[in-house]
Parts: sequence; C-alpha cells; structure tokens
Amino acid sequence: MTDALFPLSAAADDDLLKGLNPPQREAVEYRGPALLIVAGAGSGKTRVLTHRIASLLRSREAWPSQILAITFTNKAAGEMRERVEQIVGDSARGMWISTFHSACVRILRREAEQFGFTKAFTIYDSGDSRALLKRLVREREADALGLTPAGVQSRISKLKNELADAESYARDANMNDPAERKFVEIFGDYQRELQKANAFDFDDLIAQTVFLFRAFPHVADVYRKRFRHILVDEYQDTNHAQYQLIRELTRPVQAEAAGGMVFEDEPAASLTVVGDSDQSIYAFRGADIRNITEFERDFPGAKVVLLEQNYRSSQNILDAANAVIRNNFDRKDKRLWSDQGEGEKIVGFTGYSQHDEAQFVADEIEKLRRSGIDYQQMAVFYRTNSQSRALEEIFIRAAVPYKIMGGTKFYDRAEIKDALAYLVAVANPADEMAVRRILNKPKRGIGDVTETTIARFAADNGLSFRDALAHPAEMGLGPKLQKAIAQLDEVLREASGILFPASGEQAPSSAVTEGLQVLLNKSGYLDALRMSRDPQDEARVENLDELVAVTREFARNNPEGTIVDFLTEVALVADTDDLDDESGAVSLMTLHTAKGLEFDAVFVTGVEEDLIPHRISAGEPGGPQEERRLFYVGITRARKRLYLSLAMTRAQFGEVTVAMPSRFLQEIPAALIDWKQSPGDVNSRGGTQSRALNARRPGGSSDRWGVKPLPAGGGLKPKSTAMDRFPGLVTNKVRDNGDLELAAGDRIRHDDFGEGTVDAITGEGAKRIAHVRFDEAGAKKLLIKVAPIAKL
DNA sequence: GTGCGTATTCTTTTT
DNA sequence: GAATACGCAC
Repeated sequence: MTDALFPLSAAADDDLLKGLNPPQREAVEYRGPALLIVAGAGSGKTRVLTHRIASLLRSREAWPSQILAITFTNKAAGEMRERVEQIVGDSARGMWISTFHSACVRILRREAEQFGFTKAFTIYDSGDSRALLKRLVREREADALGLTPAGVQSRISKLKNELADAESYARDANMNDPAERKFVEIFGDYQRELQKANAFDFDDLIAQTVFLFRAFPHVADVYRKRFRHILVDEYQDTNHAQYQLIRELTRPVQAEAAGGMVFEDEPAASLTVVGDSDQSIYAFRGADIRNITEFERDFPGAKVVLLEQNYRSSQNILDAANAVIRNNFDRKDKRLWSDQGEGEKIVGFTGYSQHDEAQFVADEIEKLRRSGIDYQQMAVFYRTNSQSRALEEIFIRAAVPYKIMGGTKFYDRAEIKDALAYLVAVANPADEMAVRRILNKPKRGIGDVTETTIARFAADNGLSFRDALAHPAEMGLGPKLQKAIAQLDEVLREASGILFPASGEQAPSSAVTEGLQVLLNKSGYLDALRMSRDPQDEARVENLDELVAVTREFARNNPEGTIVDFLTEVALVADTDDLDDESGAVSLMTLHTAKGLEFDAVFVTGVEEDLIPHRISAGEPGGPQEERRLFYVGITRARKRLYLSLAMTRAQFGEVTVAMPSRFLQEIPAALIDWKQSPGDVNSRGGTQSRALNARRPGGSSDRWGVKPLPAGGGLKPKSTAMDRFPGLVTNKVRDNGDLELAAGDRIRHDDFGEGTVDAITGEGAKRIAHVRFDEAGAKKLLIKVAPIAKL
C-alpha cells in the first residue's frame, strides 16, 4: 500500500493536525522507513503518537492489525489505546498496543510448541526466580564462594538483557575462578529448571522471543509480514534485548526463490521511535541510552523530529528543570520552553524529620485543595518505596485521602501468591515451584523431609513432581501423610476438571472463579485462615475475597478468557489501581513510577544526598547522572505548582541519621525557589548576622539556596561546588555541639531565632531534639547536635 | 515438624 | 523497623 493509492484525505488531515505545532505535524505526517521523535518532557508526544497511528489508519495506509505499538507500562498502553479509539473508533481493535513483555508473551504463547514449551507456560516474577535461585545456590553450596541469590539473580538478568546465555557467557568467562565457574553452573541449572518447569522469567520473555526469531526465520517472517508499522514509546529505556527484538521485526522479509536466489519480498516495516535521552532512568536495568543516541547510525536515512515546546508546565518549573539537567555533560543541548507564563514560584521546605516534612506536605495539600485543586490532581514523589510510610502515617492523621501507586503490590502478598500457585499448579503442572509452594499450605504436616521424599520418588519413577502426588501409598510414608497428599491431589484434580473439561472444550471464563474457589475451600486454605487467631489473617481472607472478585471481573471483561490468560494478566499487570480511578485521592509514588504522568501540583520529597542521588548510585558509572535525570523527570511532571522538600534527619534501618540537602538543589537558580524553610533556617550557622525567620533580609533567606544563573556564555570557570557554598552542610563537617546537655526549662540562644526556653527534649544521643519556644520566632524543634545554639 | 525467640541483614528504582 | 534466618524446645 502506498500513499499514491490512498492519499490522505483533506478531512482527515485537518482533523488530526488541528492544534499541532509544525514539528508535531511533521511527526504525524512523515512517511519513511525510520522516524525518531525526540520529545522533551510535556511536549505532547502521546498526542503525536496517537495521531500518527490514527493518520495511518484513516488514510488506509495500514490496517489495524498491521500496527504494533510498544509502550513501557501497561498503564501507558491502556491510555494510548483509549486515545486512539477516541479518534478512530472501533477499528482500533485489532492493533497490538502493549508493553514489550505482553507482546512477547503473546508471540511466545503462539509459538511455544516450536521449542519445547507449552502454551500454558508460567511467567516467573522476580520473587519466583529468586526463590528458585535460592534453592540452587544452596544445593550447589555457592554461598561459600560469596554468591548470593540476589547477586546471581541480578547478574543473570543483566546477561539476559544482553542476550547472553550460560554457554556464551562461559566462553568468555574466566573459568579458573571457582566463583565464576560456580556462577556458570548455577546459570545453566537455572535455565534448565525454567525449561523443565515450562516457565519463563521476565527477561526470558524478551530474550527467548529474539532467539525464537533467529532460530526460526520462517516464524519471524510471519510477524515481519504482519507488522508493517512499529512504534516504540520511551525508546530511551529499551535495553539491548529489546533493541534487537525491534531490529528482528524490522528486517525486510526475504523469500528464497527456486534457484537459490534471494530477493526482497517485502520491505522492512516502518519504525517510529519516541524518546528523550534526558528521561532515561532505567540504565540500572540494562536500558541503553545509545539506542537513542545512535539511532541515526543504526537506521540510515532516518528522519529526526525535535519537539521542544512544552505544553505542560509553567516557565518557572521548566527553568528549574533546564537548570538541573544541563549539569549532565555529554547530552545534546535541548531547552524546553513554554508560552504559559512564569507561573508560581517553586516552594521549598526543610523539615526536622521526615514526619515534619510529611506534615508540611499534608498542610500544603489541604491549602491547595481549598484553593480549588482536586486531590487527584496532586502527587507526592519519593525516591524509595520505604519513604512512603512516613507520608502515610501523617496523611492518615491529617485525613488526606491518598492512594499508593506501585509499591507493595497486591500480588506480592503471601496469601495471593499462594492462591495463584494453586492455580498455576493446575494450569501448568510442570511448574514444580508452584506445586512445592502449596505442598504444605495450609499446614499438612509435610516438611522438608517429605518434600524430598516426593521429589526422589518422582525422579526414580520418571514422573513429574505433580504426578508423583497421585501415588502417596508407594513412597513409604505414614498414613497421615499419605492421606494429606491424596487429598491435595484430589483437590488439584477437581479444579483441573473445572478448568480443563474432559470434553476437550474450552472452559468458560467463569471457570477461573469456580476453580479458584474450589482450590481455596477444599484445600482447607481458607478454613485455616478463618480459624486462626492472628488478626492479620482476617485481612488475608479479605484479600483472597478480593482476588476472587478480580477473577469475576476478568471473566466479565474477557468472555473468552482462559486460566492461562488470567495468569498472564496477573503476572504482567503489576498494580491494581489504574487510571480510571476517580476516587479523588492524592497519588503517592516513586519517581520512577511517575514517568509519563502529570499533575497540577507535584511534591518531590526527600531531596537529600544519599537519597537523590541515592547512595548506591554514587559509585556506579553514570549513576549520579541518571539520578539527575530522575530528579528532572520528577520536576517536569508538574503543571502549575512544584514543591521540593527535604528533612534534616531521616530514620532508616530503624536508626535516625542526619541528612544533607541534595546537590541538585543548588543547581536550581535561587530566584525560582521560595523557601518556606530553607536548610539554612534549620541548622546552619549561616551568615554573619542574626536572621530570625520573621525578620528575613530583603530577598529572603533563600538567596543562599540555589546557584545564581551561570554567567552568559557558559564560562570556563569551574562551577561552584557544594563544598564552596554550604560549608558544614553538604560535607560531613557538620557543626558539632558534642555532648551539650539540655533539659526542659533551660534558656538557650540560637544564631537565627534568638533566645528561647526549652520545653522538652526528645530523641537520644546524637539525635536528640530540643523543642524550644523562642521569644520572637515561636515554637521550633532543633537537632541539638548540629543546631547553632548555645546554653545561656 | 512446628513454633517461638533471638540475631542479622537489609533497601534503589520495575516489566 | 521489618522481614528473614537460625537455634532450640516441644
């Protein structure tokens, strides 16, 4: 199909291009083998992408089934599908809009039989694969060589993202190193176990699809012919395996003629990728920024379109974002701009503790709410999931409605994993891990010894672990154990009858619910929880009810859905809360989760050294730069209001530590931030003059915070560093009052707040906090160790 | 085999 | 501070 046969109709043209700026139009209209859209934050890339798809469909250049659109998250996929449907209606149906992982699962399920798997293969999440590796590490006594399950897991994951397998790795590895040899053994074991269990881990989903395409070109050709237009979103976050997958799919289809002559049957599919190297935040997971920077080399003749106009944020927010990101060297200069006006200043706040910080956030959220911003238009970001707890505690007390995106997932709960393991045991009996997991849940008196006995019996008789359960009498076990095993076997059998009817017909989608209920009830799992006196078990029963409700919902949405479809959805769709949630709650999430979203008001919390940039990233090459991009992503989510907050002390490991302001804060020009309470207000001795909060110098106390714009022309002068600017703050050389003893009733003098009376002392040792009522500045909490105070 | 108490380690980010 | 690991008693 060509443009000549199906020219764009004028009507379609108008409609789809209306309101787009020139580069956006170009990105929608360009036709050619390869297109790279460099889309800055908030530059309307989703709009461009959806309109491009719609334009292909409207002009009849492509059938829906010829389009493959890849997004990074399921949420983004859902959103894109919805938006395309809004434009082109039902014809959006046949398109593949999904994540890399879902698309690969679809392909693998179709082709599984080609290479020794069945359609019902299980998908191991990271917890599953860690459990498996734990066993292998123990069996091989690899811990003696310093190998841990987590370490092995991450190495294997990295290797798979590079499309390496145990054999290819072994070729280049130093096999004289015993630890290295052991690792190779375990890698090999792990892969064999997966194969035996008819299972793929997350990384396999991509890598095995690539291997499949390479090993079976005729299979690959089917997909090459089918997908004529491939669009990849968040291209900067693709890893090598994903990149190779795209390459495989965009090869021209070659057909071999009778005489052995090769000619091109069909040209390569057209490829559109959208990305922003400034928003690459998944290098830790193997994302290779070069995939985007070297796009033009890899796809000669590629068209590049730059989208730099931002339609999301006010100029102040963009200025801050630009100022931060330009500190990353080795990037193409790119400046976001907006015509929406300056907007409000960014608000800064420093709390004494993470609770103090959380209280500030809660207070501001209430203020915003009163000013007319809905809760669902506000979001709070943090670097690590553990930071959400302090926020939750305060939000609950302050009655701020909130929802946590991602984080501890519903499907990570033990009872849910148990229930799913029951379903897996039925759907994919080869999955030994699943069967082992449920073997003694609820307690049946089957421990390690019995488990091993069963495994040995299975091996001796050439049975699978699951099938061995049908022969309890032959294992030399006691009558009690025999009965327990027979009963488990019976329950699995019954559920199997429901989910896979003997008639050979496909079970109705309602069978999933029915099967799950049978498994939970007749196995005694639910009874055991109900009888328990542990109050947590009550919640577990409720969670299981919830899971049953999920299966009903699934059956409703997928009338043709099978148990395998259900398990796929559960394995790949991480969070339960989706975007159609109109619950009117503030969203809490990590900075990573925040990518691709936007809110009227955004709070970036914990802007501290060791958090952002995270301590662990400091030693890794490119780590601090990636952290800066992460911070940049957080900032650019905000439409109207941006808050940056931190705490001077933070509890982690159950211990309170002193926190330092993040180096990124000083990269933001001072004029952009209005500090409600700057780090200097909290514990720095600061300037030479007394400076009570209510007696600020003109311009506020904030001008020590943030760097003035660099002199025009860049200048070769080295940039000021944290050390110059914040003596005693960003270094470890904090003022130390040593063992200054204070007690309630004492009078003290504070460099900034003047004189006051101590009300109370809380905390211990170096983390003692004085609650002080100042004569002028009012009530304050001070960290005794570092506060600029003296006893009178 | 199970249950309980104590010791130890741990936390980056996700499909 | 929490989740897991290990040791010991029943």
